[in-house]
Amino acid sequence: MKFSKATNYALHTMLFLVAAAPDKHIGVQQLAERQSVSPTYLSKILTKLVKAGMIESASGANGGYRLKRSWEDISFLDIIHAIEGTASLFDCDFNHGPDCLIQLVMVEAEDEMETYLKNKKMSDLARTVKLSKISL
Amino acid sequence: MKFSKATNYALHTMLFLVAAAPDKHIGVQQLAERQSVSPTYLSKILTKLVKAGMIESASGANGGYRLKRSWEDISFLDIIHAIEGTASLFDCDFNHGPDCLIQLVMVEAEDEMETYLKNKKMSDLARTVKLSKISL
DNA sequence: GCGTGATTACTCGGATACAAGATGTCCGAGTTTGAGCGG
DNA sequence: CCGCTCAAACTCGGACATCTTGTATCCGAGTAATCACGC
Repeated sequence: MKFSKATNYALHTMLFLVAAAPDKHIGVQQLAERQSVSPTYLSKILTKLVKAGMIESASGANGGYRLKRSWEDISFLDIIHAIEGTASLFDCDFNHGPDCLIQLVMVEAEDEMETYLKNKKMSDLARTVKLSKISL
Repeated sequence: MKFSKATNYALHTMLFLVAAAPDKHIGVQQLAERQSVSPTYLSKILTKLVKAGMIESASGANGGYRLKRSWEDISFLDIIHAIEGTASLFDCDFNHGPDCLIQLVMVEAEDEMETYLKNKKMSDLARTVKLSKISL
C-alpha cells in the first residue's frame, strides 16, 4: 500500500509545467533530468497523462509535452487516477454479497481522501510556488 | 496502490472475533476456513495483530486466538497500521528539502483518510452486525 | 533564392529485463489438553 | 482413585516457492524542423 514513484514523477512534472511553462513544449529529456529519471521511462508515464487528456505531445524536433487548454482545473486526483487507475483501493472479494460492512467503511475512507485531492488544483499550488519562489 | 489481501483477512477476522466471540479462543483453522485461506498464512497475519497487542494466542490443544481485554477501542486504522505498517503512503524522495509542496498535500490527504479510519471502531461495526444479522 | 533531399532531434510503442513485495506452502519445534494405564 | 506417560491437537516461526507489479532499459519506427546542396 504505497503510491508509486510514477505518481510522484507525474505530479512533479505537472506542477512544473503549470508553474513554469503553461504554453511551451518541453522535451522529455529536460523534464527527466530535473527528476533524475530516464527519459524513456518518464515518457511512458506522460503517455498516460496524454491519454487522460491533460497534456499533449508533439513529436519531431523541438517537440515535447505541453499542457492542454483546459489545464486550470486539473486536480491531484485527476493525475493520480490517470497513473494509478480508478479502481477502488480495497476490494473484499468474498461472497458476502455486495454489502460487506468492511468494504463500505473502506470505500468511505477512500472517498474522504479523494474529495480532498479533488479540491487541490495544480494551478493553486503553482501560484504558491511562484509567490514563495520555492524550487521545484 | 492497493490495500493488501492480508489487510482484508485481518479486518474480517477481527470483526468476527469482536462480533461473535469476544472472550473465547478460536482456532486458526476455523478462522481460515471462513475466508478460504490456508491456516498457516492466516496465522502469519494474525501474528502481526498479536505483536500489535490486539489479540493474544494460546498454543496447545484448544488453543487459538482471542481478543485482548482492551478490544473495545480497536479502530480500523489500528488494524491497517498493524498489517501495512505506519509509513507514509507517499514519499517524495527528491532533495527539494523537506518542504515539498506535493508531499505536503499528499500527507494531508492521507490524514483525511486516517482520521476517518481512526474513528471507526470495530465494536461499533459489530453492533450493526448483530442488529441486522448480516452474515460475516 | 528556392525546392528537394538528407540529417538531426525528437517522441511513440512494444518487447524485455530486473527487483521487490505480496501471497502462499512446508516443515520442525514447542505447548497444552486429555486419555490411558499402572499402582 | 491418583499420578505418570504418551499421543493428539494445536500454534509458532523460519525457510522456501511463486506470482504479480512496479521500475527501468533498449531499440526500431515515425515525425517534424533544419540544414545543405544543386539548379
